[in-house]
Amino acid sequence: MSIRVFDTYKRNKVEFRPLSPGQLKMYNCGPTVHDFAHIGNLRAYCFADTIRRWFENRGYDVLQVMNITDVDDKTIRKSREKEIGLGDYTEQYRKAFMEDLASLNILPAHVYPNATDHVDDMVRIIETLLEKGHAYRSEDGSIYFNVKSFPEYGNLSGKRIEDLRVGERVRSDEYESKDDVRDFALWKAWDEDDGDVFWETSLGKGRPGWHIECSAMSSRHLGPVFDLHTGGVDNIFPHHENEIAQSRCSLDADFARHWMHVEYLIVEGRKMSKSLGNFFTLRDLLEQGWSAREIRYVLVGTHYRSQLNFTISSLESARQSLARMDDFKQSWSSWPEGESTPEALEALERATSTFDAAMDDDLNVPQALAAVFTFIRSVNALAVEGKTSSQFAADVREVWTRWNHALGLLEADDFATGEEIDSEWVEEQILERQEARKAKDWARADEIRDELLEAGIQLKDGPQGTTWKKI
RNA sequence: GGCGGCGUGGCCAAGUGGCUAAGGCGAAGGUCUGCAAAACCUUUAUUCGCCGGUUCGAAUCCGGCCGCCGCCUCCA
Repeated sequence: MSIRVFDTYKRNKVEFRPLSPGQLKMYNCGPTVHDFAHIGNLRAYCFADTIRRWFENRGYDVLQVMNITDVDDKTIRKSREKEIGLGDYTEQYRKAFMEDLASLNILPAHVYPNATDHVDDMVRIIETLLEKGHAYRSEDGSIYFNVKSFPEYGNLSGKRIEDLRVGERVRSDEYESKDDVRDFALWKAWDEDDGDVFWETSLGKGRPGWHIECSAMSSRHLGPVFDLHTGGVDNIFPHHENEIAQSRCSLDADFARHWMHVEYLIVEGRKMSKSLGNFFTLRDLLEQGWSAREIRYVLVGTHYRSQLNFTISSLESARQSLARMDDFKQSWSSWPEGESTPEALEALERATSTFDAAMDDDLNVPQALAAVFTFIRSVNALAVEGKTSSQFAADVREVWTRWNHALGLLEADDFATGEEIDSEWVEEQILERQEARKAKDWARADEIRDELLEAGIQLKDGPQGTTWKKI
């Protein structure tokens, strides 16, 4: 029973080996709170959540830290444009982010550290790097990391320093003060574009560079060595490469033992961008009438290392798939009193072992879902033959709960809906319709059926009577 | 220019050397029903972009070609 993961650093699936057996210390690259999260961002957080959930399922004691970047070029620029203080500006998006996570049934991380609360830690790391000769101060007072001082630079991303395309995307005049264009900023000296955003520190008046916060916050909350670091593939270079350089050089420690990265999300086959009009935040989709549960289904339904093509039809498909799960769950109560049959237990055994093997093998959620659906189909077939029972319903419920903890999808109740339905009224309507049907008053019976449908209630007439569900 | 990924049925999506190529959606047929709907069951890829090669055996490995995509300084 071991978990295998694809480790970006080793470029291979490896057996996950925690520092302390049974413990997962994980750092997830979180959001820069300059705007609402879009579904591409949210895929990354669903991914982190899936890791957390599966390790818990396997009995790990998980300590999860996800940073909040609340100071960087964008947050400063946008808050100044809006003439709002940086803290007030980022706070609204931090709050929105937390709401999004909750809607998507993402378990809260144990710590959400803010970059701005860790400037002292960053300063200490930078001081150490200066002392050790890995960093230098430029003419304007900014401090840069000297990439050439770290021979392993490029190992994570597979890039060699010499190959980097110098000056392609960056106007070199912005970097006149750097010794080498590939060096990256640890500390940015204050300039007037920063307005009132600065810290007076031993390094001078200024603010941290982008990468240093993660080095500071991970070691502060998880220690210099921890088990797993995650992020989007776009973080591999330069962000995580730079983090490794900073952390290893300053802490004299290995830093993260494993690295996992989630692939990009595209929309309707194209890169998501505002100009193409295919840019979605969670809020956009909720407004269009999709549920957070449906969105989560789509986000976790493609293996995390594959590009995910997010489409409206995939949401429709998710809606139907989830309904199938819910219908299955609802069927348990109709199974007759009795013991579990051997056939039923065998189906359950097969499903759990397939599910576990899939998740243990680099978190193969699509395969785990397939195991769930195969199970549903075979049990439905057994139910037709009368081979399901109340005892089996209890057996299934137990496994279902465990599966739900892993996937966060199986229970509709986990997703707050807000709307309550007056079930007493629905029952009354159903009774009245039964009377009408007995009297063969089909017009009245159909009228009631239509009214309920109008109210979002779908009736299901079966041999055992009429049941209903919300649609 | 450098590095990397992908191309599987109408759509989505697993599988990366060997039992019948998972699963979901859709579609078709059936059961049920006053009619429906819903639900459930059954069926739905001799084939994995194309062409060669390696192998007893390839969707899976190798080479070439075609198409799509990502990264190469602040984007998950």
